[in-house]
Amino acid sequence: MPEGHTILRAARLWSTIAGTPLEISSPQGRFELEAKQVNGKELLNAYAHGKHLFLRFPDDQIIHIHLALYGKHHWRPAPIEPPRLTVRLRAVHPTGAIDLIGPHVCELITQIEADAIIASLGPDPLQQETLSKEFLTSAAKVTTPIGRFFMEQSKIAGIGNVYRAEILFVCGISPYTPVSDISKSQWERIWKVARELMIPGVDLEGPTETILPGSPTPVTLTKPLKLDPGRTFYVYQCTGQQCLACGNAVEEEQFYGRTLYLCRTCQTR
DNA sequence: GCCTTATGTTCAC
DNA sequence: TGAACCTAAGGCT
Repeated sequence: MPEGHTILRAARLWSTIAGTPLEISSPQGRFELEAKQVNGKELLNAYAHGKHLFLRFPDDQIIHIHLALYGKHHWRPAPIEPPRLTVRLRAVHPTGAIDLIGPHVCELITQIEADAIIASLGPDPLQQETLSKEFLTSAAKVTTPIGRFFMEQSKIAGIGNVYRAEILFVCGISPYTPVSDISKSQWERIWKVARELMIPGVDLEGPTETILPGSPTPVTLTKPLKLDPGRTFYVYQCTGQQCLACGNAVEEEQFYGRTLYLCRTCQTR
């Protein structure tokens, strides 16, 4: 589940139990030391940047969480049941508990360290309305394919394999296009589309979807979209299905170790 | 029930 | 480039 939208949703979940002392433990044991350090303290605030989540406690203690591929949060309303074996961190509040499952990172850090992590990340489309001049200037010198660039968190923070596929499709851009070939107006469109696709994702309750009421229209679309009711993505995991803009088959391929989904007709350089 | 797969990242070779 | 990390769901038997 976890691209930037999922992490921002998690930050909002944690925010709902801020301001009250929390009973924090590590039932599975892996993060026992970290849990002990903040047990009984109140969460001051929770915030995200890209796929990184930060929980701020008093005394310059910040829990830094990265979910990677398997990590999840679960809200367990009161009365809470005993945690499952895989719960690595549980925070109990009078109204319920947050269970953290299988995160790649759950570590105690300082504010300075948290700031350094954020400084190492690129802009987050969920939190920044427009790209800076500095970003565009430096992007103009990068020859990396855009499909690769999108996955580098130090370049853009929060986009993963789902949103990469969907954004590039909606913008009609081939993943192989060198970043330096992307014009300023194309970047503006990319950023706008990224926000239009990702912001609604923050509030989804079920699995990620990108085809929602108000979703952006693919640039290559010539006729109205004919929507198959079960279709929740434009191209992500739609291999063999019809491209919603041109009708040709969506394809998949391996690209730097990840599966890329695209319509070769609509996504040109 | 067993096997594969996944919206991610780091590290070893 | 591939393995390891580590979890749950879905597809297959």
